[in-house]
Amino acid sequence: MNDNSGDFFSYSSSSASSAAATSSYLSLNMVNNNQANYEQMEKDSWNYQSSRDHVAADHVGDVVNTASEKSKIRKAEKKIKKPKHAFQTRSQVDILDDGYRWRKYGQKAVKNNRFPRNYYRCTHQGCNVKKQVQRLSNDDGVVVTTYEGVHSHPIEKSTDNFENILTQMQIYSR
DNA sequence: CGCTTTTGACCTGCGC
DNA sequence: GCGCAGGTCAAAAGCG
Repeated sequence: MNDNSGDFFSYSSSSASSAAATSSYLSLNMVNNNQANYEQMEKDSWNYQSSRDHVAADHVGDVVNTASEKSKIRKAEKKIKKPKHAFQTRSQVDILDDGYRWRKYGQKAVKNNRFPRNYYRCTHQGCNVKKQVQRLSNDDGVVVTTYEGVHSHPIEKSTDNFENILTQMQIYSR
């Protein structure tokens, strides 16, 4: 597990104690000073966020029943570029607990990949942040988690440390 | 009982 | 228009 702790994501943390993180699941938590770092990572996205809110505001109070209404909204939202951030994580498990609560809403087989991709949505009301989790087929020790959108609410859980996992992460920002 | 997960169907964009 | 691939929906099943 420590074999690559150095060359991944240079998260400037004081304690890179590692150790844990070999068990059945990894805990990834963004609190306190870590929160600041996370927001720094999300810096590029704030422009998008405001324009996205604008679109959403058009539909505040609307009762959306019909399929055509739904698709109209979906189309409008699709026009707006949403921030996407992919984390590549070296891990045997693909359930990375980042402190938010997610509900799985889909799973798809990906081409040229024997592993499926999983789709999750943030369960917080009004927060439609999505993420998708995918495992590399050529290197099944690597999990790619792609976040889409920015959480509009504080973190929900506060468990243990963020550093352990973050020191092993590599960021691809786009 | 109220969530979450599963899973096939459906929708949409894109290349041909 | 057709087929494919990626993304989402939603009913049913599962679980604490």
